[in-house]
Amino acid sequence: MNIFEIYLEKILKLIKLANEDNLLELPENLSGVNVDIPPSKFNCDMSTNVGMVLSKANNKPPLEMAEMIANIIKKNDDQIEEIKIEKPGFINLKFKIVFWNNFLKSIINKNNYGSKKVDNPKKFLVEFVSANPTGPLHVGHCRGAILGDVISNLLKFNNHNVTKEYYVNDFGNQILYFTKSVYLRIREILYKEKFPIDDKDLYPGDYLIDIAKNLIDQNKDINFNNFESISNELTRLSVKESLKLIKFNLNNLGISHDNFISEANIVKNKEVDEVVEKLKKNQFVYLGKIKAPEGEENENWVEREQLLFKSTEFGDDKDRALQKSDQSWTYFASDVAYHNTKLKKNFDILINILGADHAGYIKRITSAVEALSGEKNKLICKVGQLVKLIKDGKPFKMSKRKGDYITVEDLINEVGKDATRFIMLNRSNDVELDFDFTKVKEKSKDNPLYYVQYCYARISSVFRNLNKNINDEISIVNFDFNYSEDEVKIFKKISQWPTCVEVATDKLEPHRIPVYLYELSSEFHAYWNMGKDDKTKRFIDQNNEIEDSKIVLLKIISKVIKNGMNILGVDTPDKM
RNA sequence: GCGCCUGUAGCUCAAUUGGAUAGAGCGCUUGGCUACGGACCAGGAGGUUCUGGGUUCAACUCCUAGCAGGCGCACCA
Repeated sequence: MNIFEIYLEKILKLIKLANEDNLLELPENLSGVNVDIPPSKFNCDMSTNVGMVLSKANNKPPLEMAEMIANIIKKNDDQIEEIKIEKPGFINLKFKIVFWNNFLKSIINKNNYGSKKVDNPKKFLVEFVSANPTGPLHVGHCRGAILGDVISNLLKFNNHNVTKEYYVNDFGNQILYFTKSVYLRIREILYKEKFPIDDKDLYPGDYLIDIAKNLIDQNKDINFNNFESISNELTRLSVKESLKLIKFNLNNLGISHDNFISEANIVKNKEVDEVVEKLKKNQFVYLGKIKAPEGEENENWVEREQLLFKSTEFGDDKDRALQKSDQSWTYFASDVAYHNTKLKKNFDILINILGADHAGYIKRITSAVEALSGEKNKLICKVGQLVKLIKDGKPFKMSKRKGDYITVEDLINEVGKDATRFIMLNRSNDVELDFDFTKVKEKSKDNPLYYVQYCYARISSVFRNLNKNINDEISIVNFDFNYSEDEVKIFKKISQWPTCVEVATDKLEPHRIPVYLYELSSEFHAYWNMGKDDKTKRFIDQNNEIEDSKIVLLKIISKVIKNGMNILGVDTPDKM
């Protein structure tokens, strides 16, 4: 139920009919015609540019063209109160109240108002977080985690099929150092050998001590004397422990994945060999050398002959190595294999959420997916830009050395899940984000979360005072209310919700949702305050009764807020 | 040197995927609580949308050449 789409269809139909009657000419394509939300100052409900788009083909000035089409529209719609032509050639429509009553009637008991009916739902795979399993998540991981979760929610809200996946990098050097660190912590506990805290390759964090303790307690039968003999088993156990921490953190954030895919398994199952063979067959792989980047000093650069993937054929600046000099696979190679397994599962679209520091990786992995699938936009990568932490008005930097990491657990304990999610989502993922601890905790207008939640809480309080349940269906037969301009203003905002959801989904830009919810809340708070001077704007009268028209108004707003907040994964408390 | 992201009010950011006189919050300033929840609202000041070209009925938006900031640029992950 997107009234703008419906009206666009109506207009297109009318001009096509007019064309058949030889009243006007049509341009080659009509895709430029749209029905828009007019700027508020024009005091109308919808506007269309159809006059301007058709002016050329008809050799008439836009204003004249608009005038002509406006007459056609007016003749064919008895719900129009006023139709006006504005300067460059816009046609502005204002509807009678019956139009809005019909609109309200059509959405009042819909549970998924705003979701788009898609004829053929698609299968999406969203890969996000995928942080190395070497410890708990920290604040830096949050943005991408929340972004991926909400993008998944948006797709689901629009009836698509979504699988959420976490790629576990439980293979390679980092994991080896991680396992070694756990081992040394174990020896520290068992044999009082001091942990070499200055070794830069090792992981110094205190959480490793806990992992070590757990492993000692749970594995009485293991002899921790010889690293070589137990390293495989120890890796498995250590990764399992840190995944426990990660899942706990994700749970803190209200996030759950459908699958955790192990890199080690992909390598073990010869998926990498398979995918490299496939690429070889299609001539995307060759033996060659990579040149050192220019402008950067590289005394240590050594040119080596190695197995390369021709990512330059897809726009990358250099070809990428698949094999290390010791013949083992690179991270990239196993990631290509991982993506090949995604393709084998027949997803329509793959989405990866990455952090800003991995943006340089996008070209090569999209190249690989294109080479494997033959499709250009099979894989879409979204980047969450950096989050700048601010505490007491000052930038706060985390340091691995000092161990002053802010973990997700700390964050949630301090500011809560809802505030974290809402604030991180309130900005476009492409801009850097200031995350100010003091402001995020503030319960005021400075904090958009509470502004929106307060809106819902106020509506709830009205229902509470009336002894009604906000979740009950509304059964009103007669939708002929005489709403005022101030109320219609809110309906106009409500009518824009489907467009907001659609754009947010198509562009994978969740920030549009909180921005919209804030605006809607603002309209509501403004209306609420009108009730102070104007009793007709109050919801409950002296006899503790409420008119049906007001119930409808409240119900619709609360539903949109609730739907929106559900997409964001943020609660809407009845009381605050 | 190359790639990606960003540049909009004093500050932090929006702008319906090319629309009309570019909008919010903070800050500044003037007002509003005997009140369905003041965690709120109404008004005012504040702009050459980084710069120069181009595309068209129309450009913050697209193209192009620059400038500035961020991130990245090995067989790490």
